[in-house]
Amino acid sequence: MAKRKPIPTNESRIPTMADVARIAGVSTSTVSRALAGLPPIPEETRQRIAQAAKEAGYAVNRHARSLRLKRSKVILVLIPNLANPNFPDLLIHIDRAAYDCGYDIMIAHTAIDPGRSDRYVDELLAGSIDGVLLTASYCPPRLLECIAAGRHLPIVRTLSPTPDLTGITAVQIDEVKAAYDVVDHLAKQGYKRIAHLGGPPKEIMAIARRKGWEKALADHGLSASPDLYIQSGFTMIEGQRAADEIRSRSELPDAIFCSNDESAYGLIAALKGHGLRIPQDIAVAGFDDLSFSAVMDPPLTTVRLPRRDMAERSIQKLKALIEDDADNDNTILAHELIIRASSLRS
Amino acid sequence: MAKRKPIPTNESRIPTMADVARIAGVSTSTVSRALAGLPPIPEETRQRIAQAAKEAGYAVNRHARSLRLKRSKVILVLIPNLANPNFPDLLIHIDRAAYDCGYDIMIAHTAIDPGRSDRYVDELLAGSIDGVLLTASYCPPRLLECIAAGRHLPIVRTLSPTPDLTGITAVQIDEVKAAYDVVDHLAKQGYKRIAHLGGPPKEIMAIARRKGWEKALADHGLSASPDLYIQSGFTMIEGQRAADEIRSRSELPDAIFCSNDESAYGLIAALKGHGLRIPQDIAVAGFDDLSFSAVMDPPLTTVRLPRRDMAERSIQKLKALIEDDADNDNTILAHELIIRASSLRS
DNA sequence: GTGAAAGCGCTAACAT
DNA sequence: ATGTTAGCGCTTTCAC
Repeated sequence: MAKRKPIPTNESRIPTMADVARIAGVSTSTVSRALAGLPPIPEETRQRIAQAAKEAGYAVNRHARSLRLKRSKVILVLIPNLANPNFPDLLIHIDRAAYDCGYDIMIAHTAIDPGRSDRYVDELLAGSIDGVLLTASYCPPRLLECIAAGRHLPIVRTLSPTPDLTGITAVQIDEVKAAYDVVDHLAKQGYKRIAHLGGPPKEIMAIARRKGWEKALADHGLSASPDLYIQSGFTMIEGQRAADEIRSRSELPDAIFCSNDESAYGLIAALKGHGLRIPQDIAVAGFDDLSFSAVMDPPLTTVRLPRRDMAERSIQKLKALIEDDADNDNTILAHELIIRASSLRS
Repeated sequence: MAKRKPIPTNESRIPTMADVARIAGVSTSTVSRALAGLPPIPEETRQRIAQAAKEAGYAVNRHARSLRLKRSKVILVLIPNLANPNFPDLLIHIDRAAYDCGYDIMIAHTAIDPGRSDRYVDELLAGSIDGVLLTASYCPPRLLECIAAGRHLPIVRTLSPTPDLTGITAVQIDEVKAAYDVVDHLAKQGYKRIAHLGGPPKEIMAIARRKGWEKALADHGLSASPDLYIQSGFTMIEGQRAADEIRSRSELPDAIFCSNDESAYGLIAALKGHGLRIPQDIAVAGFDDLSFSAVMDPPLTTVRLPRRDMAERSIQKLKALIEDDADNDNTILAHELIIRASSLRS
């Protein structure tokens, strides 16, 4: 025989629906329905219950609801690296779009410990979260297993280009084309020796951008000779380092297409440090259009990612996948070439 | 009489502990204990259960556990504005520190809709999350009510300076002193007309930094005449706008202390656009030490926030507040003045 | 229009 | 060393 406390009179208890029910003099089911705005409750009762809830300081417990509903209204966002402004800039819109659909977001930052992402896949598999939004090309191994096993999971990938992975809906831009556009612009400005600062060699994003560079050079009949490719990375530090390497070359390029804005920042800083003028001595272009690119000296030519669209479409797709199990084909969004002083022949 | 499904043979069900128990031929309590690594389970049984869990593709359901334990291991982080790199830069460390303590984080971005934060306070009040980390001086009204009502909640505030709010533990730097240090440095470089680009006038952070500026000027016997205070904001755009205003003044300042790095970026870009050289014509200093400040032209003198310490101490305090209900006094961390070319007399 | 009761998946007394 | 059982707070049939 369990001893039942007749009235739970603990002072600092968190109020539950039962408390509200007691105050309003109704049952918990009525409270639940009233608070959910379900039909067969007369306005008078609804009022009374709302009042009681307020009086009790009641708020619904997320876990009890999620357990019961088998749906949490939480989306997990996997972010490789918050230090790259691209991600927070995207996150702003993701957060907004998710909120507008009634979803909350949990974030998992994988920069330091990629293995960590596997733990979050479990959350999805256990039904603790409703869906996952990947913003990196990295895909947790455990997720790959599940997809390989034919399991259908609400996952959307955006920002980073997809490797040939079926089973994960993607929302992205045409990275190759975007890179092509930058180099095409440089070529049309009359630059002949257009170098490329390549990102991490195995990074799909970096590979795509390099491909665009090569393609544009070919189309303009320009050489993509090995000394025009400089291996670098996605950080300012690596951009700075690349500048030193370039300076050691016998012949300087007259333009450099950097695989992202951050490396362009580092490169430009270092080139200027060596007394070179941008764009008079060397033109530079980047990729991402971070907010600083507009105010730096000189303002940087770059590709603007449709971050807001990406975020909205991604969330919309994820929602559809969660709720209707639909909308699972890929989307390519338009990018925009932003031409600024760093690439203009004077 | 509830009809009990004898064996739940739905194909795509999410596996539960009961499934694992059935496979391993034990009860769910044994599974629970084994998976939690609790003592009285022999190694052999533990192995068998681990094997069964793997086979079933089992992962624990967060909501069921949280409901039962009345503890979610989730911390909510309130972030005013992700577009200000200060916040993602701090978030990196928050995320890391939380993860190391076994906490997950949910974020609530309040830039667009501040009222939204109230909804999240409910989560705390309902026991759906364990604690809240505020990274802004803005405090949700509902939270204020609760604190005023004497309710004790696990909340920590960091990054932004605290207004006179008792009941919320703070982890921060001495903003006034930090601003003082910057201006003191400028004065020691021999600058006489040291202007200040003020942030949003009602923002506590902006007020503190302005106070530091005034104090340092006074200590050096310099004037804080009204024409040396330029009302601006925390964004690049506002920094740019301020440059125009400065140019219209009859007498230019010889140094400008900006209330943050971002406005300094905008200011410098605009001043250079007007043909002024930094620091030869006007020295500039900022506040925050964003990563771009080191590579810009010229590199920017600024105050480095101890973001990592802030994050770690905040999480540590929050954890203590949640688990032991202790450690609720304020912490002041050391800042660091970073002197770079933008403020050096040549 | 409203209430009683079952049950979501888990953990922890309490039994054995 | 392991099983039985109650119950966390909620939603939702089903009955009235």
